[in-house]
Amino acid sequence: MSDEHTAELRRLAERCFGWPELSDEQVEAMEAVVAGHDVLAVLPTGAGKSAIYQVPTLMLDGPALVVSPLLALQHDQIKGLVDNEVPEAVAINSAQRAKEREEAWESVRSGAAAYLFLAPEQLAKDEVVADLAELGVALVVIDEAHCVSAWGHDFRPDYLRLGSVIDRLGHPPVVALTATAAPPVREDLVRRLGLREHREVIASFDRPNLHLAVRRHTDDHGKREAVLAEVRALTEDPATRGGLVYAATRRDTEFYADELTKSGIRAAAYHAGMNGDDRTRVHQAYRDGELDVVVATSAFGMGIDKPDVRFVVHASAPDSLDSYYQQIGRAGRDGEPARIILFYRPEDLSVQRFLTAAKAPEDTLDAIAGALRSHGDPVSTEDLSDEVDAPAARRTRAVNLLEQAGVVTTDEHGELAYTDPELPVDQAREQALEVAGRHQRLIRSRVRVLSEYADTTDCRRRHLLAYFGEQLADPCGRCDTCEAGTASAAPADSAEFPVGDRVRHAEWGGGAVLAVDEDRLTVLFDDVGYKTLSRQAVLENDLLRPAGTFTEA
DNA sequence: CGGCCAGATCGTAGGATCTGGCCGGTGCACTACT
Repeated sequence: MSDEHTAELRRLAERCFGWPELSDEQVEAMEAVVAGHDVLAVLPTGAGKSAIYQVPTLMLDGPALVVSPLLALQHDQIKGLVDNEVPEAVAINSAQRAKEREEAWESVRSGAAAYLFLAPEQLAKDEVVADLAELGVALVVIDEAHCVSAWGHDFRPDYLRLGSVIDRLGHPPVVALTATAAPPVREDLVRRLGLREHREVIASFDRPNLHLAVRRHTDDHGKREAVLAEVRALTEDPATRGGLVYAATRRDTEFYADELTKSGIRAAAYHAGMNGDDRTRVHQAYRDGELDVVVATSAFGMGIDKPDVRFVVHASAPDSLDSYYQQIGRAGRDGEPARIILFYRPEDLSVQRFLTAAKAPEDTLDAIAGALRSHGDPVSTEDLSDEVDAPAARRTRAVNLLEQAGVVTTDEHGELAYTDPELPVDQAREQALEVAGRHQRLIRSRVRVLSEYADTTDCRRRHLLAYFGEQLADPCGRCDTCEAGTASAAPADSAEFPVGDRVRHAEWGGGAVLAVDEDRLTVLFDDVGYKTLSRQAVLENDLLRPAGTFTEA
């Protein structure tokens, strides 16, 4: 990589942003961007991820398009940019008046603004994509890129259409940024976004200052009392004064917040059912140290960069280790010790199973497939929306499933077409449902992986890091299992099935080895999701073969 | 699936227990109405 570029990046970082030092990871990612590569950067929050696109943009010939999931997050980023000696930053979204929106476009066109923030839903509009293509976007940034994988498959399906949008913009360099992405999620991001010969900059997931623990419970009432007692004790101790409590339901956030308030703790609930003003108030009060504890659903988190969160307590289990890591990562950003406690009750997983059970949009699949098949010629998504009566997200989700099933394609103009006129609509629907079913099994298997984290007697940190593709040789000594003395010494290496290798199981089909424990193998199967197998059983019964050599009986 | 709540039942009077129905997370954008 050119030293000239590196020197220029450092000079711009200092002069325009006042950053005298850049980390090796930042420099590596920035250099790749300037050299025109696609980049996936997985760096902990606080590592200066935004700098990775903010600085190189100044060296490029055109604006950066920043795709960001929350309007509040966009607002914060824009506010952070105005104080610096850099071009303007603007956003375009539905909360603006027409005049404001036109002014934003104008400042990007004139070159006054170099950063344009959008939510993925804006890019569902052909007009917006056409305007951007005309502008000549020099860099596409996908901020909080794990949302592509976490939300794109159902909740916010426009995330899965970003790959097509990037193509229609002429595929300028793409930077995907996130703090949390296990290896299979990284693969999903790369595939969905269509990154080309990309560079990956992956920092360690280990956060040594976080002390990990799990408390097991069998009865609901006992667990609630234990959560309250724990949070009271943490809050009384000056060393662990303030923190977050995550609960599974809105009702639970209010229950815990009320009980803690009755104990004289400065606590408040936070969830998406509250009105905007109340949410802002809680957020600001917590940031300013006027609250010690926020009890929240998963709505609270992105954009919280309070450095001194001293504990994260989960009153109920979340839906996956991906979500769990994301949420506990909000503790101890200042590097000082913080306590991480999961209150685990197997029955609590039933809530997560319910919440993650997204029903496939069967009738919409029929409607979309039928409309596209009868057209024959490619159709714009906007024309299609006039013909199919369903909410936008449901339509988009159906299009995505049909596309993943290979029965619908998107062309270079963003228009959709039915690939095989001979294929009956009900078969197209069945193939799309098969794709949805496979994804559903993956999501379900992630809930199970979380219970394995709760059940393990091996080093808790080693178990967690293995999920994120990192091998920890020795027990960490800073988790409950290490302290209880049940964590084993270094895991034996699996010479038979190295991590990353493709394998085949007679019943479950093909998959990839993700982690090797002392006595267990974790494999992510293409069709059935995550499975954990006893190493002994695998060896004795010849359950896994290297991929390709197994012949179905 | 499991927790909660309202209403019913029990069987003799103030509350205990059962039953059926309902609800449960994340945000954008857009529309209709003040």
